[in-house]
Amino acid sequence: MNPDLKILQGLNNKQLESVSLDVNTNALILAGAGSGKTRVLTHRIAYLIQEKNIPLESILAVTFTNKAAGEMRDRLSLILRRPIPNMWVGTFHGLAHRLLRLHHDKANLSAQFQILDSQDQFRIIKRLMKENQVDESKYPVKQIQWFINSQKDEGLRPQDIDPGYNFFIKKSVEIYTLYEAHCQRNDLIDFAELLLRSYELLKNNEDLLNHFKSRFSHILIDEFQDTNKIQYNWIKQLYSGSNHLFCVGDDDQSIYGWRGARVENIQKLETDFNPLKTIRLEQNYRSTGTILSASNQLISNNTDRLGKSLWTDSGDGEMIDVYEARDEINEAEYVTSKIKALVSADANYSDCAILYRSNAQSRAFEEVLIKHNLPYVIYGGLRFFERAEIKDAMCYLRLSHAKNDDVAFERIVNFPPRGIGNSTLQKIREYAQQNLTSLYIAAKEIQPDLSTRASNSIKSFVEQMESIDDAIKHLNLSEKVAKILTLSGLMNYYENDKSDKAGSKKDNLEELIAAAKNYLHEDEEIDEITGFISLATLESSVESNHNPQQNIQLMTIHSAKGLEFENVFLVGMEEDLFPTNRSKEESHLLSEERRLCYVGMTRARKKLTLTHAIKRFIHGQSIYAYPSRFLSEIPDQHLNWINENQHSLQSQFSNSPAKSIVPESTSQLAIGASVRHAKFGMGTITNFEGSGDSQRVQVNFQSAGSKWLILSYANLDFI
DNA sequence: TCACAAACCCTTTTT
DNA sequence: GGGTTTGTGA
Repeated sequence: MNPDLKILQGLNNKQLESVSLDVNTNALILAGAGSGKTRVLTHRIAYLIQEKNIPLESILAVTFTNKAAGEMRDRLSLILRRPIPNMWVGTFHGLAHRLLRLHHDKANLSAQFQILDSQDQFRIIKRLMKENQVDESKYPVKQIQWFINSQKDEGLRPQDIDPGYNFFIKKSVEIYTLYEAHCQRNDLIDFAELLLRSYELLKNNEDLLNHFKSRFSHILIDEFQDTNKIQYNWIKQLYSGSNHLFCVGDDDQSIYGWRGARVENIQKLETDFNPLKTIRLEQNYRSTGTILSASNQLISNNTDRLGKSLWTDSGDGEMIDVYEARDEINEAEYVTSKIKALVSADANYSDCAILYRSNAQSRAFEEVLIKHNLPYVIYGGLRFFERAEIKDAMCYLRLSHAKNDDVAFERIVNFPPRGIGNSTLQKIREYAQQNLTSLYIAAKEIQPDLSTRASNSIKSFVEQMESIDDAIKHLNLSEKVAKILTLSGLMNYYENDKSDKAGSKKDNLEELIAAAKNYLHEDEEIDEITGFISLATLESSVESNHNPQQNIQLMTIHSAKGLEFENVFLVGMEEDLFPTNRSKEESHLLSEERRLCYVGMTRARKKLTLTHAIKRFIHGQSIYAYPSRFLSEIPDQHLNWINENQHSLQSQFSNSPAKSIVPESTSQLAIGASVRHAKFGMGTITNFEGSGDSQRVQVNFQSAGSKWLILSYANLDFI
């Protein structure tokens, strides 16, 4: 080890040890929040290349987000002082995609295969269910979609699943089978399929697998705690025993278990990649001692951790403020007033973040911030390429590029509206199915046989597409997009769209032209348009570089992961909201909520404020709630309870109209009691909770399954 | 076929 | 409460 090396400068002991580990080691770096994990990962790669002469092509680096992959690329080419266009750095999905494009024939796909995003996937499943007379009220499309995706995440095909006597699973597997056949017929790949298909590709092609096994001498993975089963197997498959693995992760920051991420994968490393060197990065460069100590205490309530304790040498800093609000408006008023004070004491708006458990909580903050005329930006919601107007435009591009793109055809054949309704579309679908052709060709061929009105509409649609093809033939990508926007009538449609008062949809369309202009086509394996279309699906957000960052930041805790702010307001610290009511029964869900709280707290550099409301409006109902258990898990010595003297609980309740908290019907509420519901029929009460207007019961209905109902709305007959 | 009203849902969401 | 989807009547 030579600490004089430039790459190793400025690293602490543990970081240094990690970066300069022997080339022939498998390693797990347990990197706590704010301990410099990205730094370690990029410097490790640079170290391998520059100091150990590992060729660029021999390195595979995997991240979860495009943002992380992009940052790693940028940092690497900066350290190495050269561009790294063909290096295998990317997301699991991005790399799987690359693999499939390179070897599409062996993966049983055409060169033009399309990627489905979750909206496209939803529509297809819904249509398949309708065509096969599956009752949507019994089998919600969302749940079927979730089922299919989680099976794929587990690496399971329909034939691998044993439904037993479970009707729901049985039906789900049937739909999975139909869906799989549909996708295969139409050359479609969803997100989960990218991973599963590329896994199978390697599994079934030994030569190919061996090639990559010996090619990638070093495999590096970021955020390892977020890997799911198929991702883990994907990595394991590429491991030959003579190549080397370098994983960075933090079991305490695993917050995507609900999407199939498995923390246990970190523990499994030890057996599957033996011998494994584990290094803990525990020195934190972000937060104050108080914030770290409070976070450490909170997370220590979780069992089954690998164990880690963050420390800092930068002093204790301020206490953590805890504010008890009357309701969500009062909560927002408090946070707003604090931000105002911070800003007048020289903070920037962008140094302040409001973090919440669920998106719905942003509303009250938005209202109050607008009232006080403070600048803010809300993250989350639909991302750029998921917006309806952008998808419309992309589908014109897709259909123009490939006439057999049925997903694109379905979306735009009658948008902007041109008189092609469901009945006409159904005829086109049937014709296409019988003649094994695409919808576009079917529409063209069937057109003379339709009613005059429908016939004319189809004719003008086909003519429109042909004129688009003609007009854009010799244009570059962004000119193509611009031309499509006008010729399709989309631009005109959104210009006159009265529901879009701010004109943001039109702005977004113009932004799309800019995105096309900025698109850098690097991959020589595919053409430019295919590359752009894939990017739009795989990378659904777009860099908004012209955003003057002088805004208060509002987002969910999930989306705050990986970020940091000077001042963090962690709001809505209430039982049933955070932790959510659904997590309370199962300890592994509760642990994940606690980790989420830990992630939220450790986002703060200097000042952390926690707030909770006594009463809150949720789904049109006033709900009373106790302070979150997480507040009581933080030692009191770190907490500064702002208003325990100002608003006592008594004064709150004496002000509000004396609402009976105990409903009259409580006596009938007993687990096991039989009830009848107007729609769901007969059922048995299996659980109940809450009080007053918000009291809810869980009923297991004989035909409709188990449901949570709000008692005051459900109109149950007790029998 | 379309436009509007009623009905429905409702944690988190890297790809 | 609010955003989206479904159903109905012109």
